[in-house]
Amino acid sequence: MTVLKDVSGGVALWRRIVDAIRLDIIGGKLAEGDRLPTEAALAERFSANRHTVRRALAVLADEGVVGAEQGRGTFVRSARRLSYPIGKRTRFSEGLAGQARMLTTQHLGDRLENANATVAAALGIRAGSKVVRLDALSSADGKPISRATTWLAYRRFPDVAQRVIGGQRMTAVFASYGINDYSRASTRISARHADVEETQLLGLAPGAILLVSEAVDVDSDGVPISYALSRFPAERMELVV
Amino acid sequence: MTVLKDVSGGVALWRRIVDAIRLDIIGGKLAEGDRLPTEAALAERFSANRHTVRRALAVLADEGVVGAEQGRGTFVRSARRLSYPIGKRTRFSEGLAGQARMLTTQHLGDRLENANATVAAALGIRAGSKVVRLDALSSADGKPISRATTWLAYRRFPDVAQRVIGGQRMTAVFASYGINDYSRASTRISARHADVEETQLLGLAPGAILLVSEAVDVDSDGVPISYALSRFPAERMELVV
DNA sequence: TCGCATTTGTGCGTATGTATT
DNA sequence: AAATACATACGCACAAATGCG
Repeated sequence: MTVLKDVSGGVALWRRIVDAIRLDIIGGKLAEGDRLPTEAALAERFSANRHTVRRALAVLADEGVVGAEQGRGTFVRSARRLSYPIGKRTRFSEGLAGQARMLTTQHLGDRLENANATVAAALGIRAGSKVVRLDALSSADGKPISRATTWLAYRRFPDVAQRVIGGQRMTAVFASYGINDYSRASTRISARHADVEETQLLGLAPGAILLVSEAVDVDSDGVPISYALSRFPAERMELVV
Repeated sequence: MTVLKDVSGGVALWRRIVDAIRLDIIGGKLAEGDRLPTEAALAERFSANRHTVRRALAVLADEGVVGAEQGRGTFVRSARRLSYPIGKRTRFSEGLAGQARMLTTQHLGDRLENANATVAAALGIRAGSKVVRLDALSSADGKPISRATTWLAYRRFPDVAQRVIGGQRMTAVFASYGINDYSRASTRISARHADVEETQLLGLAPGAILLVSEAVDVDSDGVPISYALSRFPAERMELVV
């Protein structure tokens, strides 16, 4: 069992306890329905006061991860994380089908931009070229699971925004441009803390961790067609290669 | 440019500023050698006091990411992150070769365990079966980049610990058991905060983020041979599929 | 060499948040 | 519930180093 020492490094003890308990849950040490150790025991384990443990449990209870019952104890409510598959032929909605009852993608906005160095390199175009930027938020059963920004070359996909707003999936949008097949050329995965905007949009607690994936899709000739920067809440999603 | 609001969610403002600036650097907004905005400008941008910004910069300076020069400004010292490739034929040392001058792997310990549910499922054996557990720490140019725990079935690899201590790479160890080829069956990627032990071993600041990879390697017959749980500091590594 | 603006370095007082007892 | 200790964050002021005309 993990024990936290009194190394305060800018992260409050109650938050480190939140993270530690969440880790026990998603790591399988505590299964759905299990009873957590008593507050006194947790206080002992984390060398913290019971007040501090209670504050941590309150946060988890607020998220619906655990629930306290007077006189009985605190129980694990939901331990599930969604698995997002990554591979040559990754399709967002297909990959998650079966893991959630309802999958929705909300269009947040679109605009014309000049490609910065990163986007230009990914799409194989000149820096400063016109690109269409699409912003979207995806949810599974009402819970946000991904905040994605996608860039496409304006030259090849001038009115992609209209077609996306029409409610079509990217697969269908690409098909409408005559691209009947495409595949994943590369995926870079990193992790960082969520910023304020992401925290709000994804419905996370401040300090939450995001899995960040930068993906380049190419058409059947190997020409890059899109560069997508997706941010997944690490507490709700994992990526499977 | 990102702006942080005064939402203290258990994570100190100076630490959120550390993350934000580090993100600007590894995200390419600030290149090696660039001068950062003045402390006053950063304070304005983050709606923070200059002292608070200075504390954040002190952390980054301590890590060698930036360096301050009195009267001149604060400059980006090193912006490099290592890329760890993941694929069918992933080999740890090969993948990182060329990105660092010196790669070392230190054996931290080994012991006989009874497989828990996760390990047993990954290796395709019965829960409770004997497994050998190996713990290792890898560094690139003196900086720790990975903390890995590997489990192997005792039945098939009874004295694997001795062979590993002998300083051999896993590829060579497998070869000594007659396995001349193996490949990656699956990789699960998640992210979380480092615990205290990981923080110390990897030389991180408290609250640092880890990329966690769970990988199963199989022999040429598709039989699982090892289950590895690797933890990479997100600030120094990214994974590339 | 001088003066001056800019930028980092340092000190101190105060208010609030965190954690324990 | 209250008292205590410590970390966090702010505000103001001034010192020290740099670069420029």
